[in-house]
Amino acid sequence: MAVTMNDVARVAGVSLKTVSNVLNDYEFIRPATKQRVQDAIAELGYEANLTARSLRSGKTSMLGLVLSDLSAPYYAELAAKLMKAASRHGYRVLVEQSDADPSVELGTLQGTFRQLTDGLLFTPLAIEADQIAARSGTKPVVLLGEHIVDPRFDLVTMKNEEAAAALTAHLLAAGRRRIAVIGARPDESAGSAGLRLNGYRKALEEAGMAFDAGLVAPAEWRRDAGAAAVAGLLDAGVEFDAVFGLNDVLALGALHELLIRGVAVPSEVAVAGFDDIDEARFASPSLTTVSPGMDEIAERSIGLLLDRLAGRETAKAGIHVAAGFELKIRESAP
Amino acid sequence: MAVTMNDVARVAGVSLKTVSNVLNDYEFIRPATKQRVQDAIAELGYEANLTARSLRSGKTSMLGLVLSDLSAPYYAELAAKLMKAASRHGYRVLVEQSDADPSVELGTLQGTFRQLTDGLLFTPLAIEADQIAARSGTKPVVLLGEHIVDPRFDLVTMKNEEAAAALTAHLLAAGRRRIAVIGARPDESAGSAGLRLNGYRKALEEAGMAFDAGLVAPAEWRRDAGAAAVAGLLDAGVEFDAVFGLNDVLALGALHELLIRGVAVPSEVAVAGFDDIDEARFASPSLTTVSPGMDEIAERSIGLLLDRLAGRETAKAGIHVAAGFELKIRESAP
DNA sequence: CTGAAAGCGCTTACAG
DNA sequence: CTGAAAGCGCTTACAG
Repeated sequence: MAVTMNDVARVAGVSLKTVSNVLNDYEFIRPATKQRVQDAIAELGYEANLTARSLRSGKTSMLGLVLSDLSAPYYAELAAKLMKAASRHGYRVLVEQSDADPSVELGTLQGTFRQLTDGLLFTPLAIEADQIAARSGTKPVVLLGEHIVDPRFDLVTMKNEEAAAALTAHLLAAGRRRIAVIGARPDESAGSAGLRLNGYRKALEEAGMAFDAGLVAPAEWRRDAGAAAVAGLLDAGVEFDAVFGLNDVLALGALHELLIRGVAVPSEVAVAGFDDIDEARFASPSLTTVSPGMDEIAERSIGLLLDRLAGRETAKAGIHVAAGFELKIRESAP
Repeated sequence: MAVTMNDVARVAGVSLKTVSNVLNDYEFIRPATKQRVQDAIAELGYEANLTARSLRSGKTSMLGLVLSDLSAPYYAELAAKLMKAASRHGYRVLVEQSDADPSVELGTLQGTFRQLTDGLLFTPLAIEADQIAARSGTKPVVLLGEHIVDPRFDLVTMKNEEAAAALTAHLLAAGRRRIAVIGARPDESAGSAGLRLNGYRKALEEAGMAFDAGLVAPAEWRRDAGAAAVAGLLDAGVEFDAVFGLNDVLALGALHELLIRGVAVPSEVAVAGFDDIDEARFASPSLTTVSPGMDEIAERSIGLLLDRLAGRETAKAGIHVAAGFELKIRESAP
C-alpha cells in the first residue's frame, strides 16, 4: 500500500486538511506547521495520488493533443515541442492520432479522452466548426492548423497565405516562370493546402503572370505521393521550371523523383517546400522552404490553453494567433 | 454534472452493482436485466468515469512510453505504431521524453508517471539495470533497445549485431575496402552503437580484413552530427570508400555532406544507414539501410506488456525478443 | 443472479 | 490558521 496523506498527517501530528493545505500551497500556514508536514512528507517518501486528486477536483493536469499521425515529421516535431512546453507548466500531454477520421476526431471531444484531459489542442481535419461547437462543453479547446477558422474558437496557426506568396515571389524573382504546385486538395479551399495555393496565386497575380491550372497537381501530403505527383506531371509532358511542394515531405518526394529521372535541381527545376522540418536542411540539395514558426506555435498554443484554464484569458470571442514565418533559402531553389 | 452510474441504476430500476456488472461484462446477468441497463445507458448517454474507476480499481488503461525525443524519426514512427497497437487493445499511451537525462528516466519509474500508467515501455539510455530493479515495484516494465540487456527484465529489441554484420558484408561484397563508421559511442559498449560496431568488426574479421580504428568516428545520433563527422574525416585526409552511419539520420547527414563536398555517391563513396525510416526511401540517392522490424517490435512489446498485465505471461525470468531484420539495398550502396 | 455498504485517496465547503 | 465531515464516481468483497 502506498503512503497516503493520512499517514503524513499522523506522522506530522496534524489533520488531513493541513497536509492538503501544504500540498496546495495555501497561503496562511504557520511556518512551523508547514515544516512539520514537509518533514513528514520527506520521511515517508509521500507522493500525491493524482487519480484521487483528479476525481475530487475534476482536474487531471493533462492536456490532450489531437493530430492525424505522429509519424509525420511536422507533427512529430510539433508534438515534441508542445510536450516540452506543457511540462514546464506542470502538465503532461496525451496524444491521440485521428488518421483524419471524423469519428475519431469527434470522439476526442467527448468521452474518455475528454475526461482525461483538462483542455485540448485540436487539429481538426475531417470535422467542421459546428460539430465542435455542438460538443465543446466547458473545457477549453485551442484549434491548431487552418481547417477551421471560426470566431467562436481559439486558434493558433501560421501565415500560410503570406508565406506561400513570399516563397513564390522568391521563385519568380529567381527567374522561374512555370511553377508547378503539388499537394493541392481540390475538395477543400479552407485548409492549409487551399491557403498556400492562394498565396501562390496572389504572388503570380502581383507579378502579372497568368495562373495555369495544369501546373497544379493534387496529392496526399506524403513523400510517396509527392514523388508520384511529379512523375505524373513529367509523364504528361507538362513543362515546369520549379516545383512548390505544399509541404516539405511532398517537396522531398518530388525532389527524389526529379533526381531519379535525371532532372537537375536547381538548374533545370527548382524545388521548394513548406514547414522547415529538420530533414529539409540535410536533403541533397538542401531544401528551400518556409519556416512557419513552430517554436512560437508551440509556446503560444500551450500558453493560450493554460490562460483559458486558469481564467487569465476570458475573451468571449476566439483569440486567433498567427506565428511569424521566415523564408529559408537553400540549394534547391537559391 | 455528468451522468453517473447512479442515474443509470435509477432509470433502469436496478442497483449500482448491477450496472457495474453490465459495464464490466460480468457473465451471469439475466438478459432482460442487461437489456434494461443498456437501454438506460443509451438513453442517458452515460459514459464511465475513468478517473473514478482508476481510483477504485488501481488500473488506468494507460501505458507509459519513455523515450529520449519524440522528434527523432525512429522514435516518432515507433511511437505512432505503439499507440495504434495499444489502441486496438483498449489502452492509451502516455509518452514521456527523457532527453536521455538520468533523473528524468528514474522519475518515470516512480511518482506520477508510474501512477498514471498500468505498465511501462521503457527505453533506458542513461540509467542501469540495478537502478531499474531498485524501483520497478509491481507494475510490469518492458525494456526497449539494447542499453540494458538483463535477465531480470523483459526486453524487445532488434538484431543489431547480426544486421550490422550483414550490411557490412554487403558493402564488402560490393568491393568496398575502407568503410568508415560514424556515430560510435566510445563510452558505451553495450548500447545500439556498440552492438552495431561489433557487427561491423565481425564482418570485417570474417572477410579477413583488418579493423582500422581511424575509420571510426564518434558522433551524437543526429543529422548535423553525421554531417560533421564525415566532414571531420574528409578534413583529416582519412581515405574511405564507404560510410556506415550507425543510424539513418547519421547516414543522411553524412550523405548530405559528401554531396556538398562534391564526392559522388555511390561511385566514390557508398553510404548505408540503419533503421529504414520513411525518409530513407526518398533520399537522393535513396539510402541503403537495415529495416529492423519496427512493426514486429511494436506488436511484440505491446503484446508482452499486456500479457504481463493480464497475468497470461508469468515467467519469472525476463523474456527477450529480437525482431527479424531485412537489408534494404538502394541506390546509395547498391 | 442482484443488493447494500464500504472505501479507493484526495479536495472542498463549512466551522471555529 | 486548523479540524471534522462529506463526497467525487466508481469497484469490491460480502451477503443473500
